This record gives sequence, structure tokens and C-alpha cells, in this order.
Amino acid sequence: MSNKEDNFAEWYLDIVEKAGLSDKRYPIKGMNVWTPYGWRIMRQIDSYIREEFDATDHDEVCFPLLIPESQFAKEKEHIKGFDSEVYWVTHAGLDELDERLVVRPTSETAMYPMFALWIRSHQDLPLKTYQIVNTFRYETKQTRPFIRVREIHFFESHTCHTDYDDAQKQVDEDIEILARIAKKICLPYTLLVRTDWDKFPGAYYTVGIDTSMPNGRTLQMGSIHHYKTNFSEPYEITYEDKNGEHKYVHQTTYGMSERLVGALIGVHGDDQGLIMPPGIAPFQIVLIPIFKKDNQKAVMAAAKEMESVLEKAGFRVKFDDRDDRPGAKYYEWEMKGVPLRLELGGRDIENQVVSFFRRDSGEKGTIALANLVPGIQMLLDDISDCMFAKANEIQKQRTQDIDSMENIPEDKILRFGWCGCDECGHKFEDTTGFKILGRPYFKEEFKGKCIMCGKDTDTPAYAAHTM
RNA sequence: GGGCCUAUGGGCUAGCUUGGUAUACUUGUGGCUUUGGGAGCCAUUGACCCCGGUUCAAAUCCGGGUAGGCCCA
Repeated sequence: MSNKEDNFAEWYLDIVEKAGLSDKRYPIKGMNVWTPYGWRIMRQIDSYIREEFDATDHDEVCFPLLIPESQFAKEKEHIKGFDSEVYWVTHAGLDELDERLVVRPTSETAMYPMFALWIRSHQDLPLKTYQIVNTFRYETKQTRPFIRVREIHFFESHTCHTDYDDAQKQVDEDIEILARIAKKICLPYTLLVRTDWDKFPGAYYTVGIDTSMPNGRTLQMGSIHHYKTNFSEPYEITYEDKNGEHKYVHQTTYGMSERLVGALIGVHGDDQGLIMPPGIAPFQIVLIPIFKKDNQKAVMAAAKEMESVLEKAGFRVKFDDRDDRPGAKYYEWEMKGVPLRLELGGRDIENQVVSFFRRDSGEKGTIALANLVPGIQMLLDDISDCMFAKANEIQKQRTQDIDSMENIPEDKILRFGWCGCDECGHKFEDTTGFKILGRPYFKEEFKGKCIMCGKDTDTPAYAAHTM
């Protein structure tokens, strides 16, 4: 197993393979196979996302994968942003198609012509939908499992509103949902309004959701966009308001991808393997029976009983009753990052306890059988809290204020003054090689001067090298 | 966008310079044995990325393709 701090790239690929997350031997660049354990993780995340969107009155939908070229090309900025990286379907059987079809890189242009049919009156608004699907982008850069792929598993929510302010409220609700998801996965993040030259093609503004990886680079996990009427105008999505006037809807989208899996590997993993946050761990608990020849039956029966108690209590538990040495099982489940390991052996049964091992801290101890369920719940909650706190602390340490162009640290997220003009922004990026991630979505206390032109400013910018 | 490197059983790898029978470890399978941190023994399955060229002969040399990795913009 390679070392996380010294060689992040190699360590990352090592974990993906050894923890059984994905098989990158599929013979198309950037298209990997989700293997069972990796897909379990993705499913846990997806099902939590469904829970969140369902609870906030979004309806799940599922749109076709293919989009007619004419429909795709309606919004000028959007097509300009994507046309170099879309896949085309040009043939069906032996015939060339009259109209080429785009394999969706994202679903705006699939959905919006339908939204135009669905929405007629203000009574139809807000329209709040989401879908969890795969999208395709022909990445030319180096691909990497979960982080840069050509077939991307993601969720996208699309909403339509009567006016700017109502859409703005949706952005704020999205941010609240994000906070809950991040806590569940124990991932720190920043909310930065992207620069004009980096916003989503067609968006009025884009809020990037970034986290930082151990090599000092940031990873964009998702984004939230306010479209204003930029799409509703070309796609003619209008409604009749109370006064009988016809108006364009204001739209938002929100998306996060399988990069969440990449982020949790990078943020939480260590040199023993993955560490899964209890909130989305496919198995929160692994139960390992320890027996000798003479007590095998008794131990197995007690462990089986414990498994069913834990399952009834709602824990996701794996009872590892394979015919293998306990040590071998320990190594395997540590690699897979199961947050809590329980060992049940003759000594434990005698003492009416079960032994535990915490994956995050390495701490060992026992839980009294009489206190089993609440004891485990407390441990899992504490593991989650510790993981989140530790990750946030690390992210904080990776952020650094700078006020001059001298001695810029290469492996930090930089915070500095920026007047906000394009010229200074581009100059900063060109000089340093850093990418400006944007300015804080929530106002930050700041007083300084633009690092390029020296003008006073009360808004900082953040910049980093990106994955 | 530009450059460099690599491709051998499921995984990792030796052999390639100097062309001729492909190496070790691991995994898998069957058996015996064992189980509080990767056990041991015996038997056994399994590979030279694809297309073309040079040659009596290609894993090895040459060209192209595909896939993967790294570095720089």
C-alpha cells in the first residue's frame, strides 16, 4: 500500500483497486465499472440524496439520454460551452440519421422543451424536479476514477419559479440541503461564486462547491446555478400570472456527482485504506466471530443472534462468517473502511461484552451486551463527529491569506483581495498558474487591497490548483 | 493543447539491450490442517494488448492502432 502524503496519485488508485470500488480495466478511457462495494457506496449516497429532495418537495423524473441537435443548440452560450466535449449519435443501424443526436452532457436541453409544455400557469410553479442519471462528456484531460470520467453518475435538480427572488430562495434551500449532505458524508466544502469566465455555460451565476484534497488541490464536487431567464427565453418556458400576463420562468439547477466518492476517499482515507463516514457506509459495522474448535458452534450462534439484533435496530451490519483467519478479515475490512468492527469470542461471551475497534482512531474497547444498541449508536455518532471535525480542521489549515505576489505557497488554497475586474483576475491566473475559484457566497469579514491593482476591496477571492 | 513513458496469467513482476523452451510472488480451485492481527503443507488452473512489417524463427526489432501512467501549459 502506497503512502497518502508522499504520493497521493498512486495512493488514490491503490485504494480504488484494493477496496474494490471500481474496475478501471474496462476498455474505454474514462469509463470504469462500478464494482459491488463501490456501487454500494454510490447507492447509499444516492438514496440519501433522494431522501433530501423528496423531503423538500422535489419530484424525481427520468429524461431520455439522447437530445436532438436542434434542441441542444437553442441556447448559444450553453452549446458553445459543451460542443467540444459531447458524444454524437449519427447512425441508427445502417442508416445515417437525418438529425444528429447528442448524448446528454447535462439535461437542460432535454428537459426544457418539455417544461415549456408542462408549465402554463403560475399554479404550476414552482416546478421542482430532479433525476439521478449518467451523463457523458468527452474529457480530453487525464482521467481518474470518480474524479475525472467520461461517463458521469450524478444527480441534477432543475426548478422553475415565477421570479428571480423565488428562484433565489431555491438556491438557498439547495445550500441547506448541501449542508446536510456534507455532514452526512463528513466533507468540508467552500461555497464560492465563480468568476464570469468560469461559470456554467448559460448560467446567470454559478456557485461552486469545492473541497480540498491531500495534494493541496481542490476538487469541485458540484455546483448550484441561478439561470434567471437565460434558458426560459430560448426554450420559451412561460406562464400566465394572476393578471393574465405571460412571463418567463426563472430557473435554477443543482448538481453533484460521483466526485463525492472521490472526495471521501481523498479526504478520509489513510495508509490502511478507506474510512467510511457512518452516515453512508455500506456497512457501518462488521461483526467477526472468534472461535476455537470446541466453542465454534456456540460463538457462531451468539454472533448470528447479535447480527439480527443489530439489523433490527437499523444498523447496516456485515456478519463475516467466512472460513478465514480473523487477522485477514481485519485487514480487508480496514481497507474497505468499515467504521466499527465488533469481535465476538469466547472471552467476550463469558464477560457479557463485545470487543470493538474504531477505524477512525484505532481505539479498542468493549461494550456491555446489556448496552449494545445505545453503545454502538454512541460510538458511530462519535466517529462521524470526529471525522467531520478532523476534515474541517485540515481544510482550514490548507487555506492561507496572502497579500503579495511574492512567495506564494503552491499547495494551499489562497485567500486574497481582488477588485473583481476581469483584467486583474486573468492577470492573477496567468502569473501564478492558480485558478480563481471565486468569491464567497456568504459575505466574509475582509478588508484589503486588490493583489493586482491595489484598489481597496472588502471582498476576498479564493484561488487554488484544481484536480 | 504540448511532451515523455508503459503494455507479459485475476493482481504484481522477471525476461527485451544481444530474436530460439517465459520467471518469482500473490490470487483462484481441490484436499489436509488452523482460527483474539495477513497461518502452514500437498496438488492444480491460468499470460506475452491489437493489426501489419523484418526474419528460418518475434514477448524481444520496426511501423500503426488501442489502452494506461507521468510531466508541462
